[in-house]
Amino acid sequence: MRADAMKNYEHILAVANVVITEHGVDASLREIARRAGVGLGTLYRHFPTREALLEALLRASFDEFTTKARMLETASSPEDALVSWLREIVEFTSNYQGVVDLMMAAKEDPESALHASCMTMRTAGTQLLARAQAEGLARTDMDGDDLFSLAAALAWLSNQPSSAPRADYLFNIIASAILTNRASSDFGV
Amino acid sequence: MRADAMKNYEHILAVANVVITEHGVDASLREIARRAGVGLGTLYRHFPTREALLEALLRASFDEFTTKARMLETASSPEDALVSWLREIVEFTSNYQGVVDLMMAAKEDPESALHASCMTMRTAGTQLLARAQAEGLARTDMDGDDLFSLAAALAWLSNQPSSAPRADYLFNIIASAILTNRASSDFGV
DNA sequence: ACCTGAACACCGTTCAAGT
DNA sequence: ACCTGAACACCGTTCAAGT
Repeated sequence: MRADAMKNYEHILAVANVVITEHGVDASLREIARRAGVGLGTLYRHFPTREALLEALLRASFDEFTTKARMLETASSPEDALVSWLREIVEFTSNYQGVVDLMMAAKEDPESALHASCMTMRTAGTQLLARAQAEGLARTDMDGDDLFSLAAALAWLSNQPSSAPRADYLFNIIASAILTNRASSDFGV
Repeated sequence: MRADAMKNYEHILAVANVVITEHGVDASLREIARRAGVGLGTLYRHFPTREALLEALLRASFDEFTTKARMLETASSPEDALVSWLREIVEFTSNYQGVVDLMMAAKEDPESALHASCMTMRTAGTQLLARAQAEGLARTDMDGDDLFSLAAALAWLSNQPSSAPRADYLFNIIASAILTNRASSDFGV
């Protein structure tokens, strides 16, 4: 990449971080370009889709997740590790309004620029879950996708102003449900 | 209301139901007016906000909830009543993509046209919860708002393509958590 | 009283023209 | 190679002008 292009790339990313933190993941791309002082085409050249921009923006955070999960795997009890990891996700998503919906969609869409990051995240969670399950500390009828879904639901709830005041409590309810060693189907469907 | 206006009102509503079922609650109002064959101003005259349109569209469904909840209160066991009510909500919201987010926001905003309906819904749920709690069948540290939040989370999850295949299972996990008579704080915060 | 559609201020996305 | 910004096709919302 040419030096001037590189500079634009980095600057757009820095501005995008500010704007998206302010207005959420649906923030106007025009405003990002405007505030960055570049043409709209320049933004599109570097980030052909909104998801590509977000991917570049969140890559570091996603990498941290993986690192953190590996650390938790050896440093904490299986229960604490799982709970800490869930908390990380909730806290992270709270910085980028609407990112949970995007991640849920990206997980299902291999074409999405965010797909790989979501899969990595799922893998990390799956390992923490498996360890807890092996020690009889977590539901054995649950898989990594289920954990991802519940984490997303938790993150979604925490980001709703309506339920935010009770976020810790609701977190607790769902975390308890995961960490209860319970057989499947408590209620018929 | 004049007869011609009444006709427009009803027709817009009928078309809106189709379009919103197709494209979700963020559907283009322009398209609704276009398909209804009325001017954009006519739509705005009858429904000054998107939420006013949705309120008119969903009023009947919300009323059904109240009726249903009252019936469940006497016809079913406290547990079955609560679970059935939750299922109703999940099924209802699945018809209008994005309505859960709107309801969560409306619950917090007394100015929203959907506010009253959300409160009514919360009240109905609160009663079903109270009955279960009185018989020691549901968490006693939970209130009507918490139930509403968990119902919303469940509805949100069920409407995500990514988690939809496991919707019944995830429903079960959360419903179990509600119906477990458990003391508060299983995990420190 | 009610309806219409142009007008305004925004979008996302593409692409010819410039350097 | 890279950048720019006009152009296009959409929005939501308002409101003067019509019936």
